Amino acid sequence: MKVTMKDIAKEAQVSIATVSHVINGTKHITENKQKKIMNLIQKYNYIPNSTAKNLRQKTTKTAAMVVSSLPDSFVTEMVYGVEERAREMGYNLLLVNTNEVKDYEEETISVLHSRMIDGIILSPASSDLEYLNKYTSEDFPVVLVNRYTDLAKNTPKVTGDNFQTGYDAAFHLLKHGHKKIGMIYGVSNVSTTDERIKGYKEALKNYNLPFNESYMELGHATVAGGAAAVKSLLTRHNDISALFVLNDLMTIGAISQMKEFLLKIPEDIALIGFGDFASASIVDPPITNIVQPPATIGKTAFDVLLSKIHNPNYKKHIELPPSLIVRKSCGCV
Amino acid sequence: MKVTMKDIAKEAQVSIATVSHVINGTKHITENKQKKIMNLIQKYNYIPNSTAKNLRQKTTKTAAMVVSSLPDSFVTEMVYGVEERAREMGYNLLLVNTNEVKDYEEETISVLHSRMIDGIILSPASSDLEYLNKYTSEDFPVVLVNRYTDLAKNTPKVTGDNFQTGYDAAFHLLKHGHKKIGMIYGVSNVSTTDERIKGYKEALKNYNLPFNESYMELGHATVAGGAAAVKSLLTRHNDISALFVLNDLMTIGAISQMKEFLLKIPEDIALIGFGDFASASIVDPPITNIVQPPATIGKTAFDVLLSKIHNPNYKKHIELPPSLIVRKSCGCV
DNA sequence: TCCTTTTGGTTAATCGTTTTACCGATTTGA
DNA sequence: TCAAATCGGTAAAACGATTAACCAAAAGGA
Repeated sequence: MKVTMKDIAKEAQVSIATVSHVINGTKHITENKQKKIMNLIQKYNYIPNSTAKNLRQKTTKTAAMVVSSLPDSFVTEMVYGVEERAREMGYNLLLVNTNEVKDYEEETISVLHSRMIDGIILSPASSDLEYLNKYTSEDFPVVLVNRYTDLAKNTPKVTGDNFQTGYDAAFHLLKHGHKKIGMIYGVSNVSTTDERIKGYKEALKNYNLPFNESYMELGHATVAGGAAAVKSLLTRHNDISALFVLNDLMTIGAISQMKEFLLKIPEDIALIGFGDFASASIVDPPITNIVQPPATIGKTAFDVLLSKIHNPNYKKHIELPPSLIVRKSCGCV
Repeated sequence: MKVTMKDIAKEAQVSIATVSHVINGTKHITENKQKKIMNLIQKYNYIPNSTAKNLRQKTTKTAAMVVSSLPDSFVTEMVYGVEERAREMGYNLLLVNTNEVKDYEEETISVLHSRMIDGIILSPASSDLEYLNKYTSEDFPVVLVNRYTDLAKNTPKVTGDNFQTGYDAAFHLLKHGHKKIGMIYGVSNVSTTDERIKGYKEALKNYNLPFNESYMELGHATVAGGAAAVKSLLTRHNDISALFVLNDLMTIGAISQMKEFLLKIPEDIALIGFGDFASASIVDPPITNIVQPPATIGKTAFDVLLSKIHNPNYKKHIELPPSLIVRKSCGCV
């Protein structure tokens, strides 16, 4: 039988209000009673029922992280960052994975809202986020990470700087003389991809090279998808000398497909991947990656959520800079 | 201003009990009023406040997963499995990472308990789990995954079959003529490691070979830790012909350290790793791994939690079999 | 017709806290 | 000395649902 505040109060011969006050320090209570109550709390290992507390206080000290693809290592690292900061700040974290299905995402937000969650960090499945306004307009805090859209008004965002990411990767390849640079990506019509393509275009422009749509290849964001994309892209353009792959799993697939084609990396085709996985350095060849800091994105996102909770008008877009980790696969070391 | 059941009731000119009944189908209500209420619910997009509901019903449809190391890919995959099944069953999932610190684990369980969580899936930091009995003895459902101990009575467990894992890996190497087999592990005094060592010993016994403690090496469960462990182990025993590494990050470190030593895998030293990561197949050389199915462990764990919730006496230890994925690093293909 | 069920619905207790308003007793101030 | 302020403490109203108990009216049975 769970012990409640009432039980403590009865045994200490005080009112439950008094017990509440000593627990929360909301009123001064004589040392005598205070001691007695404290002892009983110890004795019974009593902890106030937080559901009741939440109901009364209309706050749960709980946030949720809603992601569109949990197995993705980039996402995993973000979750890691969010959880860490949440814990530090005394929040609990609900995790839900929408598996890239938008309807489920929408439903999820709705049930989380009804749970009196304090706020949500959302890594959305699509760019189709008008539905969020219904919540944000009543000051329910939502912050977007990774992907975003301007359709969601009044929503802070924290992302990697994707324009810079695309620019830096392309620039690095261009600088080393490549002129035909293929690009493989796993999702279309999301800000991450779009911005990176913009950056890529901008780099081309600075080198006075034309942009050619057909050097872009969309595939599934999986190992097999990466392989298939390379196959399709290279049969269309056998003159490609460098490749930028926007997803780590696809990078792995790309490499194995190229091995199958007996193409040498970087001699025949230079490669830059995105993200990072522990083994990037011992793969053959070690992969040059442009990386965004997912854990930092996660932590920052939680901080931003807190800001948003305390100030409903808070609304910034924080973009964290990428960095290029040069290894063998791009052919310049 | 959030709309409540009271608001709906007032506008429909019925009592709140009636509204509750139509929502939950707990009593037959005339079609007329039913329609009216439904419409209002639609109109206001009303969802019952679950905190209030939880308080009354003493159940939250929420489970928690408490892990000791979130960045670990094995753990990540388990979380993935748990989340998926939880979602399918209409549960929300709280995630907390204890970073291998036991005191925090204990505190965490305590606060989760006070949140009226329906149950916990725990991947513990240590084997020191007596403290759990305080909860399980009052029928608070806890299931252990991955690591376990018999100290926690009345607690179901779901794990990989670690004895078999150790046995199979060792047996495979022995079968191919290896006699001096080193073993590198990242955590000591946990069931996973202990059982695997037992399996390894048993395999040795079946080959009439002696067990030598000094072929075991404990290191940090990181890439750098794997490298350091190899260094230490090989300077102690330069006659080792095969290595079994119990952790995927350490495997990566081991490989790069061996490369530095100019040792060829598998010619100079055969290698079997544990777990699996997407790139295991394109690493140079591709790694032979003995794998346990983390996502399946996660899903199973949630099913077991449900069983435990519905039947407080439920108490099984489910062990899922490992499988050996043979690639180049063990020298037999 | 009269008694018993059934039906549709409401009242009010309950879940376990927090918090406002209040109260008598003591202390302070002038 | 008397009014005002402070102090330690409590009663009771929330918070927003669920649900047991109850009730009048309608329906059913003999």
